[in-house]
Amino acid sequence: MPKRLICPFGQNNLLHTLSAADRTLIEPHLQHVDMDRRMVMEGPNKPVEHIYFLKSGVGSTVASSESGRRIEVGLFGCEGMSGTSVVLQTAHSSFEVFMQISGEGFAIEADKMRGLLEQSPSMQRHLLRYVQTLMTQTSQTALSNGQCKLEERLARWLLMCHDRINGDVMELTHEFLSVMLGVRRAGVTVAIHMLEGKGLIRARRGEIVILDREGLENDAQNSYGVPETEYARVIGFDRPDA
Amino acid sequence: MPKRLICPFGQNNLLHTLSAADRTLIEPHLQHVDMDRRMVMEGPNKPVEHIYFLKSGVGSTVASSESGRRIEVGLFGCEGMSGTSVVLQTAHSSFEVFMQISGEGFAIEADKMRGLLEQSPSMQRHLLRYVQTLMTQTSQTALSNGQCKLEERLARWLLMCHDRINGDVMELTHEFLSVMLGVRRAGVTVAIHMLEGKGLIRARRGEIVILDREGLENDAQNSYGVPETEYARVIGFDRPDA
DNA sequence: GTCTGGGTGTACGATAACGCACTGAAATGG
DNA sequence: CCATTTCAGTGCGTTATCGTACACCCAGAC
Repeated sequence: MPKRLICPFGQNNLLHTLSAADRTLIEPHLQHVDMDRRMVMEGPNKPVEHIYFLKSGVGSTVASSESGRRIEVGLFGCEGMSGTSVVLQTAHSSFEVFMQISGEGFAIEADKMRGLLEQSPSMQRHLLRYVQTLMTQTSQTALSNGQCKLEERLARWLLMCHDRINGDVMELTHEFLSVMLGVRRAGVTVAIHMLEGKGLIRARRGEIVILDREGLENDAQNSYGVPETEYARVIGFDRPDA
Repeated sequence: MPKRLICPFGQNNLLHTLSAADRTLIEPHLQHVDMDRRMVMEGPNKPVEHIYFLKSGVGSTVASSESGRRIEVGLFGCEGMSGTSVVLQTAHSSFEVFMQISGEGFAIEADKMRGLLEQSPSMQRHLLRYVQTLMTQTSQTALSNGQCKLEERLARWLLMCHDRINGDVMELTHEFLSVMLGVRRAGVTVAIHMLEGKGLIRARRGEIVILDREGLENDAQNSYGVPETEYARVIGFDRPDA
C-alpha cells in the first residue's frame, strides 16, 4: 500500500488545522497572492519580510556555501509554509526559498506573524510542530544525499513533489532537477530513463508524469516516508474543533 | 584567520547565555550527570524523557531509514543541548542521539522543561533560536553530503568536533568516523592519510590530533562555517545581564 | 519557413567511492 | 605471556558519477 502525504489541494493544511479561534485571529492578516515559478520568498542572510502559506504549487529551500555549491534541503506545498525562522524567533534566514512550481497562497507580514505567535501559544505550538517535521525532512535529505544512488534520490524527490501537486503531471526540466539534487544535468537524464524503463514515470519535454506511485516508493528504498508519517502524526489533516 | 565556534569549555553556553532570571528558574531542576561514550540520550520514535545540556564531550544526532541506512545529521557539545523536539512541542524524536566523546552535563526531565518553556517566553525564545542554528547545521550537512568529496567532509567534521573539545586531541576510530560520515571504514583511512600528508592532522591508533586548524578550514572549502557564524549571531557567548 | 534557444539524448575518459578481503599492529584481559 | 579483540593499512576489480562535449529536437519568434 502506498504511503503518501495527503495534501488537501487548494487550501493550506497548516491553516486548515488551526483551531477556530486561531483561524479567526490570523485570517484578517492573510493576503491572497499568486506565486509564480522562481518567485523568491526569502533570501540568505536577509530578514524575512513575508511568510507564505501555499494553497497550491511547490516551494523549495536551498542551502548554499560560500564556494557556490547549492542543494535543496527542503520542499513544501499546501501542507507547509515559508518563513520558519520567524517561528524560531530569529529575523534572518540562512537559505534561499523560492517557488518551483507556480501556485497560489497567502502572505502575511513577518511582524504581524510575530505578534500572533506571541498572542497565541496554541498557534505557536502548531507551527513549531510543523518546524519539527521540516527538520526531519531535511535530515532525511542529508541521509539520502549521503547514502543513496541518484535514481533513488530522484524517486524520492518525485514522490515528495507528487504529494504536493494536484494530479500526476509535473512540469520540470532535467536542468532544474539537477540543481535540486546537486548533480549533473546529464545524470538526471540517465536516471529518468531508468525510472521510465521500469514503467514508473513517463517523461516528455519539460514534463514528468507519475505512472506507478507504489513502484516509485519501492524504487526509493525507504528513503521516502519518514517525514511524511511524522507530519501526519504531529499535524494531521483534521480540524481540531469539537 | 580561522573561523571557530568559541565554546566555553566546562560550562554549557546555552545555560550561560540565559538571563539571570531564567537561570534561577532552571537551575533547581538541573542534575549533574557523567555522560559516557555511547550513552543514549534519546531514541527514534520514543518519547524524550530527559534533556541534556553538555558541559563537555560531544553528542551526535543520527538519522536512519527503515532499510537500515544511517548517517549523522547533527552534532553538539557545550554549545548546545539534546531534546530539541521538546522545545518544538512534540514529545517524540525521529532520531537517535548519543554521546560520541565522553563528558559531563546537566539533565532535566522533559516534563519540567515543558513547564519552564511555558512559564518563560524568554527561555523558550532562547532555545528556539538554538534550534534554528541546528537546522542550519543539518542543512549544511545535507549540502556537504551531496556535493563534497570525502576528504572535505572529513575536514568539516573534524573542525566541528574540534570546536567542541578542550585541546587538539580527539579519541576517534576510523570505524566510528565511517559511521558518522556514512562511508566505508577503509575510505576514512585513506582520507585521513590525505589530511595527514598535508600536515593538517596527526593520526595515531584511536586518536586524531589537529595540527593546523586554518589549513583544515581551507581544505574544507567553505563547507565549514555557516552554522558557526549563525550561532555566534543568534546565541552569542555573553550573558545578557545589564 | 527559417532562425534561435532551451531542453534532451548520448558518448567517453577520468575520478571517487564501493565491496570485499586479507594482513599486521596495538591494546586488552586472563 | 599468550590469546583475543580491536583497529589500521592495503590491494583490486567494480560501480556510480563526473566533466565535457556535441548533436538533435521541439517550440516560439520573426
